[in-house]
Amino acid sequence: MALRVYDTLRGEKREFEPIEEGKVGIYFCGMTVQDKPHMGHMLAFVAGDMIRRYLEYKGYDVTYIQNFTDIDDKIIDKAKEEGCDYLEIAERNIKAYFESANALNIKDATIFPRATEHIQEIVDLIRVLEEKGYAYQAGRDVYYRVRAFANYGKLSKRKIDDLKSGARIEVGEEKEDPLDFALWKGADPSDPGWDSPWGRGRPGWHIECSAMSMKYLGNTLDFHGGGEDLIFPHHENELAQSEGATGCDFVHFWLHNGLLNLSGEKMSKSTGHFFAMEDVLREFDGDVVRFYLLSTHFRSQSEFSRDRLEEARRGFERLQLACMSIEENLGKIGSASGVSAPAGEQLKEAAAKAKENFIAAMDDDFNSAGAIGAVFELVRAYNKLLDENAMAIGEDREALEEVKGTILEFDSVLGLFKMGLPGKLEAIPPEITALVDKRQEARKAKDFATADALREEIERAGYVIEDRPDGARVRKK
RNA sequence: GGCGGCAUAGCCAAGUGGCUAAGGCGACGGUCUGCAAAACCGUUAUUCCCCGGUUCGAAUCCGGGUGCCGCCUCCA
Repeated sequence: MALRVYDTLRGEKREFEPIEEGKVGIYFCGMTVQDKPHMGHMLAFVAGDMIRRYLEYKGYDVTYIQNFTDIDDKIIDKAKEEGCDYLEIAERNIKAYFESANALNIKDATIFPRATEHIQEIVDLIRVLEEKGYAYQAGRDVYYRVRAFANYGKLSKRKIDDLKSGARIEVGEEKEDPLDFALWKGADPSDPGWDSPWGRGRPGWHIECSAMSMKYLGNTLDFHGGGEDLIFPHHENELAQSEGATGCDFVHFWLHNGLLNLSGEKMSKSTGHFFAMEDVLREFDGDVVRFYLLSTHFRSQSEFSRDRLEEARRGFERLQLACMSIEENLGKIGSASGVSAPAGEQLKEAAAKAKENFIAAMDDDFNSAGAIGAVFELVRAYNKLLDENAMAIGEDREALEEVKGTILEFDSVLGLFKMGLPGKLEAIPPEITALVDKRQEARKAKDFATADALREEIERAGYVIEDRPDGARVRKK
């Protein structure tokens, strides 16, 4: 089966062909670290991570680049407000990014380049643009001459003349044309800056991504991703810079994730909405959040709310319980090899079918939502066969290993189980175990009133009891 | 105003020309259980916003309408 991917530039899906056999280069726009990450940021990075993992699953050697833009107006303003160095602001937010990324089981990029560590590459790129007539110095700044680039607007499907109304010239700017954007901004002596052929200054937004992506991935990238909101102006400008400088196609496939809305309202920190990643992670486990984010196609816009996460938590629990059941059965078999029964064969068939559906979904523009559907189909098949043939399934090592292996394979792409397949029950505190034991005694004595009262107490403490033929089992709710 | 997207069950959400319209959450009925929980079975879209058209055949393609949303130089 061939992987088909939608490309924002061409506006259609087409078969993916790597530029270089067996290898894939992805540049995913990271954060401008002026603030801590929120759910919207993490949706983008989880999507990028899932895409990267699937390409690796397909056997490609993937180079995944995700930048940090660690210098911009807002960062400088914040530093002034707090009376600290701009890098302190950047470092703090980069740290917060990694905390969230870690909770969401996002694999580290191959390289995390930072704008301020690539000033030389940025300057070199601007000089090339200058030589080719795409850039000009005006006062202390250097601008990109938008009208010089014939294809300007091709990514965002904008006509250059329609843009005029939105364009503006800030006080102190000496642009030739309001559409032109800054490649280099002259800096006051008190602001952070670097020496350059145009005087002391700092890079404009956009240029760092062109410089860093091409440094690490070459003139043409297989994939370039980011939020839909970056299409214009950020990616349009990157494209103009890169293609202007090299004359090559910049990107084969532009990937843009849909934006996450907050119950119809604009996200906002000031209104205290539940949106900052650290707030979300205080209430929900990272794996649940990841499951939620992957259960909608990454290109869809969607409304985010606490209810959606609650729903995801229950759905994810179904998956976890099935995994635990598989592990439990495998554990019981021990080293003895089980006998394969017809039910076991059916289970193996279900695993194969689920794998087929999983790959078909992922091959269709990285449809993780469809792929998760395939995972649940396997869960149901397993539960059903186990329900009907507990003995046969519970002792069929080969079939169980097959299901487990299939789920682990799925998870190499979905990344839901950071610690491996959920198997062991969480440690139960002794005070809870004591209550469970008391309840068992009451049940033995047929004192169900006491037993039920104890169960309620245990549930209030956040634990669920499942009475099984071989005894009571407790798990954390 | 310009550009783009979406409209599938109570809710979330796959499916973009042809098997019974995935899957999850919820609800109801049943099996199991002392009762629960978990799990399983059944019911919950004879139909995919509306109206036309193309086609042997459309949720899927085309035209029109309605509604919602996003972007338009802070933005993942």
